[in-house]
Amino acid sequence: MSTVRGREARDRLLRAAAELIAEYGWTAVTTRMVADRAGIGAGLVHYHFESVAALLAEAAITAARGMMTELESLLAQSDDPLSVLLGMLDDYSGRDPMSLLLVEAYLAASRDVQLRQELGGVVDGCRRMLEVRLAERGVPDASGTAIVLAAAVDGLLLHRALTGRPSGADIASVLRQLLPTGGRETS
Amino acid sequence: MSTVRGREARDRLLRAAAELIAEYGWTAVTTRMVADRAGIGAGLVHYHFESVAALLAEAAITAARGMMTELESLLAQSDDPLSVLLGMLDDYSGRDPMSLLLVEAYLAASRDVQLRQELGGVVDGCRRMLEVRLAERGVPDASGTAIVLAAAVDGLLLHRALTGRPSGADIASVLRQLLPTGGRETS
DNA sequence: CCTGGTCTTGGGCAACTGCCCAAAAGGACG
DNA sequence: CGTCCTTTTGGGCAGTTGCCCAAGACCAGG
Repeated sequence: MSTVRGREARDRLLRAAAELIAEYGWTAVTTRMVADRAGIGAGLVHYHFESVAALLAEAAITAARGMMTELESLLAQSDDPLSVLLGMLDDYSGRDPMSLLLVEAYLAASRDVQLRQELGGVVDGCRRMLEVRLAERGVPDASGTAIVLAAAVDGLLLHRALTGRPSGADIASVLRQLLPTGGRETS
Repeated sequence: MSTVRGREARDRLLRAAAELIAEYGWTAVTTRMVADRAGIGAGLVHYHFESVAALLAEAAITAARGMMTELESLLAQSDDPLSVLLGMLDDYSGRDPMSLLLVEAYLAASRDVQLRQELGGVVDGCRRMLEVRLAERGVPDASGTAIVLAAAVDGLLLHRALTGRPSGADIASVLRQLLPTGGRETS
């Protein structure tokens, strides 16, 4: 029932899985690949995880929850939710490991009910955090606006991965129209 | 150099590949899978296509160009580009074969330069068509607005695949704010 | 009929797959 | 020291992979 020794190997497997999903694609990640990247014997994967699918799912949902936590903390530090989103947009190119991992997870979720529910919960959580901040600023349809903004971030990342455009600055003024209150208010 | 006989088998392979990418994921589609679905001997795949990757890429880019053509024709029939996009949104659930195929292709493009260029061209084409229609209606930043709207459609589909929400009607009023000219003008 | 091209088949190959399992290593306790 | 439990290893299994290739089917023009 000890934890210290095995815990480290388990964590290394999760990190390796996250990297490899982004590099080669969800269904292309294999037992030996992950073990190799983690610097660990191949048999160990099935000691720590029920199956490769379970390992991938845990790696993905962990990353997704981490992103939600980061969004939460950034939203708490700023009074302008839109500039927070635009800032996050500029932190990711759409072809970085985190973006690719999340989109791979979205797709895998279409074939795995449990993963879909857990990722759906994360998306819903992000929407709700955004909705609260928007409502504070007097945005009329805070719920609908939060849904659109959350989706726009993911969609823009997806398209930027293909075309290289746009940067956050390119579309700031367009998205600003969704917050009828106008620019940031220094109450 | 005859075409009629082999052309039919080639087309069946492309259709089968498109189906299977959506069902099992890009990297999970195998030679024998495609041949089976197409009702064809396994060896034929490598007679008609240089590799499995080439078959998948051609199937994906064909589907993407088809979507662009459909968008073009719908935009030509309406004077309200936004309602065209909302209508297309309601035609796809995010978990239908076409949506999944396109997102799989987006991801595969991050690992294949040529596919990325071709898909990037399609996205750019959609943006431009949208931009023209928006400019006609007097939208100030037609280019930026087109970029945001195109990305929002894909992002909303992605999120709806996970959460079931929203429908086009739920967010129509939010997106309408991006067209400052207001509702449709019956000039 | 035959000839020559375009198609199509099914089997073969080395490499790889997920998962299993006997064996052993590690380390805390007595 | 031995004991017990967790962790780790590497090899083994049956099944699958992409691609190749000899062989034959199909179908024109002669």
